[in-house]
Order: sequence, then structure tokens, then C-alpha cells
Amino acid sequence: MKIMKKKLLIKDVANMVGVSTATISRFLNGKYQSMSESTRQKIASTIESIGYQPNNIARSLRSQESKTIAVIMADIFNPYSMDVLRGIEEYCSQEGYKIFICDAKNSGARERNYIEEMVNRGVDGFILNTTGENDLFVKGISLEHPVVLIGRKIKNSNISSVAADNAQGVKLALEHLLKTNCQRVSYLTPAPGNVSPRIERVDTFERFAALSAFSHISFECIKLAVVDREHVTKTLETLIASSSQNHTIITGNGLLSLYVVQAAKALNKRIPEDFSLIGFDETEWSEILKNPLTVVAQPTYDIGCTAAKKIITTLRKANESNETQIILLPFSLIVRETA
Amino acid sequence: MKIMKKKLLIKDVANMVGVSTATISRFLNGKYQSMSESTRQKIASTIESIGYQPNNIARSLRSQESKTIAVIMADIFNPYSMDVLRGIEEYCSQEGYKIFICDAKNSGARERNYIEEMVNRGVDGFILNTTGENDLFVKGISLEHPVVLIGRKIKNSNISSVAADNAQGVKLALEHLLKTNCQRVSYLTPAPGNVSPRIERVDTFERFAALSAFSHISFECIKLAVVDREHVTKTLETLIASSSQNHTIITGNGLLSLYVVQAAKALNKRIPEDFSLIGFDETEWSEILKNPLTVVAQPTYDIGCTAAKKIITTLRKANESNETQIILLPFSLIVRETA
DNA sequence: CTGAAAGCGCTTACAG
DNA sequence: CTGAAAGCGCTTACAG
Repeated sequence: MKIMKKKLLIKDVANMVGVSTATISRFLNGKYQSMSESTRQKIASTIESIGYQPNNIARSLRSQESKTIAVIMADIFNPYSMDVLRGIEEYCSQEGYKIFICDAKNSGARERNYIEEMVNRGVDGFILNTTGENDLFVKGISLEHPVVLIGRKIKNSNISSVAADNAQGVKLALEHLLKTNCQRVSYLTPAPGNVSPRIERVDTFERFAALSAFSHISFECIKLAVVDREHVTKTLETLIASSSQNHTIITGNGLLSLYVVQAAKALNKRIPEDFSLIGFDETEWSEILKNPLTVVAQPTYDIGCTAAKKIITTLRKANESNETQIILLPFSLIVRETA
Repeated sequence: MKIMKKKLLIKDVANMVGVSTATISRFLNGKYQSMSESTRQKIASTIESIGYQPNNIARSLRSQESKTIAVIMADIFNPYSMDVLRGIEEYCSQEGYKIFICDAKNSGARERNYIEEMVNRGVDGFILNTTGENDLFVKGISLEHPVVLIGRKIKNSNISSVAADNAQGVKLALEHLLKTNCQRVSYLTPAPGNVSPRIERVDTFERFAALSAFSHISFECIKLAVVDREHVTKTLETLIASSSQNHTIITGNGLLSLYVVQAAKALNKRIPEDFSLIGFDETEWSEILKNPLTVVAQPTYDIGCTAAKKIITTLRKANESNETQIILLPFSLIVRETA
């Protein structure tokens, strides 16, 4: 037996106060200058006492804004994504925005579906950690809706983006190696495809490899078409078989770091005794390894906050200047024991 | 320079096809029986070719349903929550529902705000991993909106819930210990407060402690008012100082497991040489420890799917029977090396 | 099988 | 400072 206390409407409030719905609406939207102090107070106390809350669906339909932002992540279950989301969520909720979180599961098709669905749900803007498979489509969307990209860029577009400074991150890792007696570096990365940070890092590695300061170190980039435990184990096995002394492996993300640590265990290799390891991205477990993991960490939480701030600022300035910005945030090196 | 291609409306489609908007609307809602085969086809091909997509805000306002479910988690950044969310997301998206994910950050006040906000945004139902601080309020909500609880229960209510079977989980852990020569068990848990699974586990521990089969083992429950690394380290230090032989610590969640492992490292204690450890909840890093962690794991993904299924079924059956269900899913024991 | 018309609950020019 | 009225983009009884 459901006791449906009838939902209160704006006209109920209007009747109780003895004014029109227009005035109540003005109150709800904070337009206090356009009403007398006394009506203002009457409305305030009435709403307070009966606990009226406006229907946001109706507000959105009429005002064409929903105070909602769609956040579409390429892969939400990556720890990187989680931390970024935390930043986005915190900033948005503090500014009165709600977020739709969508997981593209690394599929361009899913990503497109979500974007369309969110347009139809009237979100005010998008924060996109794009799969890299929808550059053209996303450019199109950005002409009609505010978009900020996180972690990934789209070439030849004027879409704002917030990301870690990959060139600086690679530099940080390599300069650290210069202080050791490292003679060989293998960078393990998922196949870059059209994913901008992966491309940037590989490019930076290759630039450094050509530098005379690094001439005593041999470089290689290993691009994994499939990232799972089995493939990483096989790769590591080959790598170690051919291993010279003072070999450092750099892993392109937290998942790869995890797989390498697992693979080393399976192959009975010790880190750093048998090879050194630097991971991109901080992980929950970095510190609890027998030898804690040395890591080059992104400011994930900041990336989230900054992206949220950028989109909300854009929304507020509406059709004003709204300049494109590429915001780069620095990595930090956390030296522990594996390198 | 924004090129706003004017958003297509239902009346545009109606004009193009040469029927009324009512007919288009019927098509959109799949009421094909109430139109001729030929209009149906004309509408289908027109919509397809111009790429019309209905405005969901308007649909929601009019039809009073939004195909949206609010998921409010006590603490989203708990790995447990993440896995449950994955299950919810997958089931919902497959059924055409979108979800709002909210993080109460373990605050009852935030939880209440989110619930109200979501009501005003017209969600069709709630999946709640409640903080335990809003039992009365949630009961009230459940009279007016479909609610399913996950992981946590509300006493004296007839709200459906999906959770792991805590009594069975504790049993699993303790029966495993019976096979070792364990003589002392310390169960580390966040202070139970009004959080049902914590209470259930403590109760079960105490029931078992009283059993003759366990009479050779001494039991204690340690309820932590604050859960952070520092407090756990202190607790562990005390615990170990007083330690008899064959001491097993059981941790009440993944975060506690992490802190205990870190604390052991800091205190220079080895697991399982100095004490054994069983963690509630599987973690990403269980396998990469020097001695991989023995764990009692919840079927998190299943919990999510099951909860999503329950709420969607309820929504579909509308005002039908809609029976209250308490669904208990089993833990599984993963024996590794720490116990 | 199809359409005219009312209405979902708000907001906002417009007029006073 | 305030209200009457139109309208956001759909859906749905009702009538035919």
C-alpha cells in the first residue's frame, strides 16, 4: 500500500503564498531584485516549511539547461580514470552540477552512442576521455556543445584539453635513469593507435634515444597489440632472455605494471635484482611490494578538477569568448626501490 | 563561429512524412500495431535518413519516466563499489537504462541530498548502498519510489536488497582456520555503527567463538573508530606485542588489508611467518605480494547485476505485485599463501 | 489507422 | 514589483 503524498507543484506554492507562479519561479532562480523584500521572505518561509522542491525535468525543458555534464571515459575501470573522476565529481558537485558517468569500454561505437544519448538527455557539456576512434564525430559535437578533453587530444581541432605533460613525464623517468648505470631501456606500451598520450610518449622516447647524453643506453619501444597477463608474461620472458646487464623496463600504465610484476613472479625474476622497473601512473599497491615500485605519477585528481573547472567556466560564460586552452599538468617522480 | 544545425524536432519529421506528430510519437514508442505498414516504413526511413533523435527531457516530462536509475554509493572509491558499479552499469545499459552515480562519501547528509536531487531529476528508481544514517528517510522514499539496497539492509522495512551472505563468508574463513593450527583470531573491522554487514559479521564471529569446535581458539573483534594507515599500524603493533603463536588477523575490507600489509612492512613483520592474514574482499594486488593474500571474496559483479535486474524488473511490473526480496549471494574462499 | 488538442511543470518575454 | 500567457518538445486520452 503506497501512500503517495502528492508531489508539490509550483502552483501549490503560489497559492499558499498568494502570488503567481511567475514570482515563485523568479524566487527559485534567485532573481530577488525583482520582488519586494516581504514577498521574498514569505516565499522563502513557505517553501522551507512545506519542503517544496522544483521538478528539474521541467526546468531543463523550459530553460534548455540541465546543470548536468556528461563524463565519458574510454575505460572507467582503469585506476587513472577513477582518480580523475573523483576530481571531476568533487568540483562539479561543489558547483551544483551533476554528472553522468559513462564507460565507453574502449569502444568507439559505444562512445558515439553515449555522446548521442547524452545530447538527447540535454546535458550542458561534455568531459571526454576519448577512445581516439571518433575524432571527426567529436569535432562535430564540439561545434554544438561545450567539450573538454582529458588525457587525450584531437588533432586540428580547437577543443580545450587537460592532460599530463607526457614529454615531461618521459624526461623525468629518463633523467632518473641517467643517475643509475642503466644500459638498456624497454618501454612497454599498449599499441599507440590514435591515442595521443601513447604517441607522445613514444615520440619523446625516440627523441631522447637520439641524444648524445643517452648514447650509452640502448632504447626500444615494445608496442603490445593485446594487453593481458599472458601476453605480458611472454613479452617479458623474451625480453629477459635477451637481457644485457642493467636493464630497465618502463611500463606505460598501472595495469601493465601489475602484469609485469606478476609475470616477474611467475618467471622467478626479482625486481630490481634481475631488472629495474619504472611504472607510469601511481597505483594503490606500489608501496606494499617486497620492493616498492618507482613510479612517474600523473596528477590525476588535479586533472579531473581542472577539466571540471574549465567546462563549468565555459558554460557560465555562455557564448562569450570561450578560448581554447591546452592545459598541461606535470608528472612527479616517486623514487622507491625498483629503479 | 558555431554552426548550429537546428536540432530536428518531432514536428519536422511529421511534416516530412506527411502525418501528425502523434503518429511519429507512436512510432517512437514502438506502437506499430496502431499504424499501417506503409506509414511505419515511411517514418522509419525518414528518421533513419535525417538522423532524428527525440529529446529525452521532453519525453520524461510528459511520460513521467526517464529510463534513469540513481545509484548512490556510501563510498565510491572503495574497490568493492567499483566492481558492483561495473555490474550495475553493464546490466542497465544493456536494458536501455542510464545511471546517475553518486558518491555519498560516507556522509548521511550528502546521501540525503543526493536522494532528493535525484527525485527532482525524475529518476525512475534507486539502487542504494546506504550509509546507514538515513534508515527512516530511505524507508519514506521507498514508499514513493522503487528502491533496492545493495550490501546493506534496513531493519523493519520491506525494501528489497541484494548482498553477500556475511554469515556464510565468516563461516568460510573460520572453517579454513580450523584446518590450520590457529590459536588466536583477531577480526579487524571499522566500527560497525549502523552498517548491517559489519554488524552481521561481528555477530557471526561471536556465535562461532561460542561453539565447542572453536573452543581452542581465542577470538577478539577490534572495532576501529578511525580507519587510516596510522591507526591500523598502531593497532597492529599492540596486537603483535601481545601475540601468542599462530595468530590470524582477519581484515574486514580491502582497504584494511592494504593497511595491515603496509603496517607489517613498517613494523618489519612477515606474513604469514609472524602472523597469518585473511582479507575480506578480493583486491587488485592480492596476487603480487611476496606471499599472495588469502581472501574471502564477494561476488561483487554479480551483486551489481542482480540489483540492477531487480530494480528494472520492478520498474517494468509497475504497480504489480512487486514482492520484497532479500537476495543473498555467496562468498568464495581463495586460499593463497598468507593463511 | 490517424489527428487535434490538452498537458507534463516549469520559465520568461511582455505588459503594466 | 507583479501577473497572464505562451511555450519548451514531447505523449496520450479521445474522437473519428
